[in-house]
Parts: sequence; structure tokens; C-alpha cells
Amino acid sequence: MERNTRQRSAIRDAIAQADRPLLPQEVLDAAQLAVPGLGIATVYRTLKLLVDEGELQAVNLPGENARFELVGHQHHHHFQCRQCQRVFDVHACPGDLSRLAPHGFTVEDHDLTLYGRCSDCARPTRTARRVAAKSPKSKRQRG
Amino acid sequence: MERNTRQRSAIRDAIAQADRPLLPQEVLDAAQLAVPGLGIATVYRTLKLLVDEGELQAVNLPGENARFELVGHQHHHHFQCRQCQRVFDVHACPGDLSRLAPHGFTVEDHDLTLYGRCSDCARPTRTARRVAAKSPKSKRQRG
DNA sequence: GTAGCTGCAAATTCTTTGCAGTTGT
DNA sequence: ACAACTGCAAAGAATTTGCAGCTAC
Repeated sequence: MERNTRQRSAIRDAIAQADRPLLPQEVLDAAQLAVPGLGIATVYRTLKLLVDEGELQAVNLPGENARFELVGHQHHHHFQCRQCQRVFDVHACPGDLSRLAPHGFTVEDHDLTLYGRCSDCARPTRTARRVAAKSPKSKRQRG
Repeated sequence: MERNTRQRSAIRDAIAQADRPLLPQEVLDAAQLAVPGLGIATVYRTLKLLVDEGELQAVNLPGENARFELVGHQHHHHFQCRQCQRVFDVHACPGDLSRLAPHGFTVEDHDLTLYGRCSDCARPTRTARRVAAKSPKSKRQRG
């Protein structure tokens, strides 16, 4: 049976209180405020467990490490700001995309990621653009 | 100035002759047929170089390692078969998706991946479903 | 001849796993 | 009690990098 430990609560809380999907390292940083000794291995183990239970879902953006968020809303997509690199939920969906697939292919699902500027970074020239730097930079493609 | 080596030609050819985006390891396997001593480091270095030159583009699917293909066609998307795991190009596009973004957000681009069954694997009950297994299985999420 | 390229191996980064000790229930 | 959980460190996998030798041009 699943236990209720300080570590697990801290990890749950960190994700529940975030307004966007978090990287495992971000989860660790946040959860360590409550449980200083928390290790990254526990974070990974707990994330996997909570995903398997259906409490969390992984958000995999191209060229980025997996992020995690509460399931809450069913089908939705994501938006990544090209300036601050943060990822936001998009609760809209283009709908049925079966027509896009080649003949003979069956479409069961889809993933969509929008790229651009978030409202904080979109401001033209007025306010100095703040670079949030909440998410560590990635190292792979699409940089 | 860029040189024309056996290794580089083999890597170019491997990708040019593939009918789908290839993983670095798949590029290595294919290119080693022409240049047996080829090392994986050279493949990575060459892929990065060719991407920077605009000759190749990286195809990043959620939870999968990056694949590489010729640029050729501009904007297109991808389809991954949930049975054989192979990835195919989709030359259709849903078009402008700005409307999906939250207020204040600016959409500059998008990535779309369709999931389902490819024409080989879609067959209902008739032909036995062949599991291609051309692409090594990944280990991360969405498995 | 020399700068670019290559293979090898070591280094990095992200994630998983083995193990012994800790802790919910 | 006892299995689940945890931290640590080692193991793995994917990718990058240092370096000395090779090779196009």
C-alpha cells in the first residue's frame, strides 16, 4: 500500500503549487524547502509512481527534459516561451486532425506545442524584457 | 573550409536514402556499411554540423531521442506509429494556431505530432501485424 | 603543410537502480 | 513487524569533448 511520507507530500505540494510543468530538478529545489535532505532519486521515483497512478502527467517538449504537472484537465497542449523558456498549459485544441495523416494511417491522438512569446516577454519595446530564468537552459536541439 | 570525407559522405548518404528520420545510432549503423571504422562521435559531430548548415533538421519527438532528416520540405509535422514506433513525415499542417494561445501570448511557430497506426500496422485483424522494430525502443516517458 | 576531421576514451548530463538503513501503518 | 520508502552512490544511456594522429585540399 502507498505510504504518506514527508518527502512525497513535499513533492506533491511542489507540483500542485506550481503554475506550470516542472522539471525534476525544479521539483527537487522546491520540495527541498520543506524537506532539506530530499534526494533527486526520490524525486524521480516519486514522479514515476505518481504518473503511473495517474495523478501526474509527463510533459515532453521536443529537445527538452520531461516536465511534470497535475493531471487535472484532460486533453490540453503546451506553449513554450522562446525568451524565458518557461512552459505553459494551453487549454485549447485544434480538434480532430485525422485529415492530416497519410492514407491508410489511423490517428488516435496528437501532441501540439506552440512556440512564441509569453505575455511577460511579448511586450514590444516598453518594459524591459525580464528573463525569468526559472527553468535551467537545455542543451539539446532547438536552442 | 568544409571538407568532403568518406565519413561525411556516408553519413549524408545514410540519411538521404532513408525514408524517415533516423536516430544517431541508426545513422551510424547505416553509414558503417560504407565506412566500417566510423565512430559514433563523428556521427554526432557531423549531424550537428549539418543541422547548423541547414542541410539537416532535427526531429524531436516527445520522450524520444532526436532523429535527423534532410531539410527538403519546409514546414511539416510527424506521425509516430504506436505499434512499430517508426516516425513518418506528415506534409499537411493545421495552419494558423494563434487562436489557441492565451491572451497576450504571441505564437511564432508550432510542432505537431500525430500518434496512431501506420498503414502497415493499421490492418484490423487480417494480416498479422508485423512489428518492424527498425527503431530501437526508447526508455523515457510515453512508452 | 596545415587546418579540419576522425576515432578513442573520458567527461557530462539526465535518469535509473542496488543496497542498507529508516519509517509509516 | 515488515514492507514501503529514502538517501547515497554506482550504474546506465545519450551526447559531448579533449587529444593525438590522419587526410583532404
